[in-house]
Amino acid sequence: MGARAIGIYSIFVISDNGVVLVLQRATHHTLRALGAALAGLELTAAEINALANLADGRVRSVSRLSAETGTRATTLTGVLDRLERRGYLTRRLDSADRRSFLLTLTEEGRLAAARVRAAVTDLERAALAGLSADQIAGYHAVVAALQEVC
Amino acid sequence: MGARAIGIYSIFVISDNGVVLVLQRATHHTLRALGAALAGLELTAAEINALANLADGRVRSVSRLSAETGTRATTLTGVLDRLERRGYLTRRLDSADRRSFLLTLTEEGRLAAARVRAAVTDLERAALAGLSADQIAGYHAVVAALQEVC
DNA sequence: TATTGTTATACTCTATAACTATA
DNA sequence: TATAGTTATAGAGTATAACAATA
Repeated sequence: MGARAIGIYSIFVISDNGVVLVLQRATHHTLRALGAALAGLELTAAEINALANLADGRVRSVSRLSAETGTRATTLTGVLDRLERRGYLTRRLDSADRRSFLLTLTEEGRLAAARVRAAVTDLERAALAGLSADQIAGYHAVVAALQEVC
Repeated sequence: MGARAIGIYSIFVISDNGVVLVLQRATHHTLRALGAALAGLELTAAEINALANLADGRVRSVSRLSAETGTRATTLTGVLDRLERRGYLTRRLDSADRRSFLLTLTEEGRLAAARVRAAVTDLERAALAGLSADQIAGYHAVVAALQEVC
């Protein structure tokens, strides 16, 4: 946020660095940090993202996970293939809608997901330590607003 | 942010959905929205990100752009190759440090970058319309904090 | 007819390491 | 010795379109 003098005019700009550009940058950095923190698990960014969302233990369809992660279903197919091959999750037909698969973490998958979750919350705790609840609420409001117009 | 009752205990969680997970999701969505808005230019996400940062017209080194976009230098090489082949930018040796290249947009590159910038600010304007300066400041504080610990 | 999820294809992104040239 | 940037390689992410099964 800021006002900048240009000649005799003063124009108001949304942000000196835009909310979108810093979003991309922060995403790149956090993905790399999480990958490093979880180096022992040999997970890619998309796998970490999927596991972090699955970590709550709730059973979901692929399309649901797709919406939560922001990853396309075509991409998720490959990600889920790898997680399934690794024994981290199972796909079983949803008897209520037999076009759909229900994703369930295995015991081993729950352990891995818990470690992912821990790494994520560690990072969040460290980052947000000095910030106020209002600032964090503002963050969520902006991100939600970006989501809505996309 | 929220408190959740688990049995007789009430635990405080940093966020119901974590700042990191929503960051990933929002990034996926904005990248897709920008790609669609700029469909005529046939640009990939990394190319859009690079052009959006170069749009201010400042001359930069590859490492500088790498820091700004959050993209690795090895990835940027390919991105810059394509932008250069397209006639959007030039690489020339920095006479002050002859290991380094200075990236400069061509006239055509400036036009493309301006369109990228416009798409980004359009999206930001639409998203941030109903939000307060404090909320946006909170967003920037959180993103900056994430950056610092990564 | 529309939706869920997979497959196929082609291209881009990413990590890692090795390399050249310069500092 | 360290740094800037490129190259090489292999694997992962992405868009698009086509497809089967189901709704």
